[in-house]
Amino acid sequence: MDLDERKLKILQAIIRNYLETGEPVGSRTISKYTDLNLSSATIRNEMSDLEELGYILQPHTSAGRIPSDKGYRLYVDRMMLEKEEQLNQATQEVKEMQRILLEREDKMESVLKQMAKMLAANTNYATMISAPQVRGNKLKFIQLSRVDKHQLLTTIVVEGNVIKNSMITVGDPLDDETLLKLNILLNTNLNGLPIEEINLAMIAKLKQQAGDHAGIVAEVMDAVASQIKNDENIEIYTSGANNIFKYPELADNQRASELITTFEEKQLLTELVNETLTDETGTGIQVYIGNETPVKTMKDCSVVTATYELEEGVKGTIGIIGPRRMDYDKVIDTLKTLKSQLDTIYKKDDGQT
Amino acid sequence: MDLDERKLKILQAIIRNYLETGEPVGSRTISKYTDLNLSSATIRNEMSDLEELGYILQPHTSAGRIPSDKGYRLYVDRMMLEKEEQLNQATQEVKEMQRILLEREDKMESVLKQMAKMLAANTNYATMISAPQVRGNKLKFIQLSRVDKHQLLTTIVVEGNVIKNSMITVGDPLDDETLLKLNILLNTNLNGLPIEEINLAMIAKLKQQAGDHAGIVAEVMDAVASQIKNDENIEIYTSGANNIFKYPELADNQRASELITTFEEKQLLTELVNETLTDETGTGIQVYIGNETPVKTMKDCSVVTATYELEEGVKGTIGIIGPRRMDYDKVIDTLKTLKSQLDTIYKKDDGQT
DNA sequence: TATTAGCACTCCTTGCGATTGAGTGCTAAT
DNA sequence: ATTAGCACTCAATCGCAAGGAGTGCTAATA
Repeated sequence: MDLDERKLKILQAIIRNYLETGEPVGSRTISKYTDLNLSSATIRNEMSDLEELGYILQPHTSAGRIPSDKGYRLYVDRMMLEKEEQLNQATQEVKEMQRILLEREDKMESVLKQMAKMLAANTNYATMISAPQVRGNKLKFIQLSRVDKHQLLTTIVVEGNVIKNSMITVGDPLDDETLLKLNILLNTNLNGLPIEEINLAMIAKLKQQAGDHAGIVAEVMDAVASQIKNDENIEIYTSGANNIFKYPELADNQRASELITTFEEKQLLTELVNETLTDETGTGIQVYIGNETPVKTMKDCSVVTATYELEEGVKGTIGIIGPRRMDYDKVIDTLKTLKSQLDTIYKKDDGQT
Repeated sequence: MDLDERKLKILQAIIRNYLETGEPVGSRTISKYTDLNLSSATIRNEMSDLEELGYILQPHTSAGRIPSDKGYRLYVDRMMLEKEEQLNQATQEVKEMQRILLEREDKMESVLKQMAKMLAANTNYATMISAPQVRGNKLKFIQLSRVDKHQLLTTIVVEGNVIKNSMITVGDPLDDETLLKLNILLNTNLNGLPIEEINLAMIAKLKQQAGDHAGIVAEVMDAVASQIKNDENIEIYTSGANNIFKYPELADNQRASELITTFEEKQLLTELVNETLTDETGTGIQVYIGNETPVKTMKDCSVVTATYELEEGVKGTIGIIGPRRMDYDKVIDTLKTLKSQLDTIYKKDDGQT
C-alpha cells in the first residue's frame, strides 16, 4: 500500500484541521473540508489506511484522528520543498535589526531581546535567540591602563570586536614606563594570535620577560582564558515562555514546569544551539517534531530553528518552540525571512564589519 | 473587642497550620493543636471573633478559616520583632560568595545567578537578585585606543569599577599624537566628574577643542550617556520560577502565565527593586503580603526582600516570591543571614574595594 | 460568666449511573 | 470503487445522592 494523491490530500486536510482546532478530526469533517467530494465512509476507509501506515493515530477508539510525528514530518518536508525558492521581502522591523546588529554595539543584547520578543508576539509561541558566536578567536588588542594607584584595567579585544575587561589590583603602584613596557610586551607577543595557541611555554616566557611583574601577566592571561570559557557559555535570550499556556496540551503543571525551567535555566537550550550550528542542512532551517528535538524536556513540542550568519564564522540560532500542532507554515516563513535578511548583511560587505 | 493573649495564640495556630497544609483549618484541628486545652466550641467562638476583627476569613460557609492579609501581617510583624537581634552564622556557601563578589569581576554575573539558584533550591520558592547598583556615577577613567586603522575603542570606567566599552569607526586613520591629545583632552576635563554634571555647554567646549575630531568626542559622549541609561536598566537574575507550580493556589494557567511573564520580562521586577531600595526600614528586610506588593501580577503572592550593600552606595535587592502561605520564618532567616554577610563586606574594609 | 456538649444546617466533594454525541468499523446496496 | 446505514464504542457531561468537614446556635454545666 502506498500514498497516492488522494491519501496525501486527506492527510493534509487532517493536519491542517488539527493545527487549527487542536481537536481530533473525524471523517465527516474531512468529507466537507476537502474539494474531493467524497463521503465520510470513503474517508473513513482512507483514514484507516493512513493509520495503518503510521501517519495518523487515534487517541482512543471512537475518537477522530490526530497526526503522528511521522505525519507531521511528511507534511513539513513537503512544505519545505514547495517553499524552496520563494523569498519574501523583509519587513521594516527586520531592516532596523539589520542596521543595529551590524554596528555590534552593546546594544546588541537589547536588540536580540527585542527580536525574541517580537517573534514571540507575532507567532504566539516561545522563542529563543542565541547571540552570534565568534569562532575564530584571534586576539586583536590588549591593553593595560592605570585607573588609580592600585588598580589596573585590562582591556582585551578579540576578532569580531568582542571586548572583555577586568580589574587587577596591584600592591605597588606602577610607573608609566613600566606600564608601557608591559603593554608592548603583551602586544608584540600576543597580537593576532588565536587564543587556542597560547600555551604554557609562551606564558612562561612572557612571565620571565615581565620580571617583577609576572603576577600581572598571569592575571592578564587569566582574563584571556576566561574569554574562552565564556565562549562555551553561549548567551541566549528567550521570550514568550508564557505562550505555552495557550496550548492545553502543554499547559498541565508537569509539562509547563519542565518547559519553564528549560527556558529559565537556558543551559539546556545551548544543546539545541550546538545541534543546529553543527548539523547544517541546505536551507539552514530545521524542524524538530516531538521526540526529534535534542532537548528532552521538549519532547511534546515542536521546535523550528534557523541559523543565521552575520559575518564569516559568526553564527547564531533563532528558535521557535510551540506545540506539535504549530503553524509550521507561518513559522517557517517568518524564520526564513529573518534568516535571509540577517545573512544578507554578511553577503553584502564581505568580511569587514 | 481586642486581641487578648488567647486569641493571638489561636490565630498563630491557624496560620501555622495553614502554612503547612494549605487547607482551610477548622476548630477541631486547633483544639487539638494548641496547648490551651480548649474545646472546639470555644475555639469556634474565638474564631468567630477573629473573623469579625478581620484576621481570618472563610472561603465559604461550613469551611474552615484561612488567614487574611491582615492576619499574615500581624504574624509576620510579631515574628520580625522576636528575631530582631538574633544573628545566624554564615554558611560556607555564603562566605564563598562574599569573596567572589568582592573581587567584582565579570564573574559577578555568574555568581549572582548561582546565588539565585541556590536560594530557589533551598526555599522552594522563586527568587530574584538585582545586580548591585552604583549610585555615585563619577567618571574615573576614559580612554581611546586604536584597535585597527579604522576602529577606535572607547573604555569608560565609573566609580565602583563599572566598565563600559564601545567601538567607534573612523574614516581617516588617526595618528598617535592626535590620539594622545584627545585622551588628555577628555581626561583632564571629565575625570572625577559626576555624569549628571556633564551638560551641553561642556560638550560644546570639548568639541570645539577637539577641532576636526569633534565627531569622535560626540561618540564618546554618547557612550557615557548610555551608561546613565543602562543605569535605569537594572540587571536582574531570577531562578526557580517553576517552583510556583508547587503551590496549587498559584498554578492555574491564568496566574502562572502572568507570573512567568513577570519573571521572564524582568521589567516589572525593577519596580520591586526600586521600591525596596528607596523604602528603607530599619532591618533592610521587607515583607509584602498579597496586595501589598508593588508588582500587580504578584497580588496572590507574598514577597520577601532584603537589600544588601556591598560598598557605600552600592546596593542590590534579593527577593523571594512564593504563595501567601510562605514559610516566612525560614525565608526571613535565610535572607537575614545572607544580607548580614553581604553587608559585612562593606563594614569590614570601609570605602576602598 | 466562661466553657462545653449537642444538634441542625450548610455546602463542598466524591462517586455513580444515565445520557449524550461524536466517531468508528462493517456490511450491504449502488 | 463508493456510499448509505446501522450497531457499537467510549469520552464527556449531567444530575443526584451520600458523605463529611465545619459552622452557628442553644442549652446545660462548672
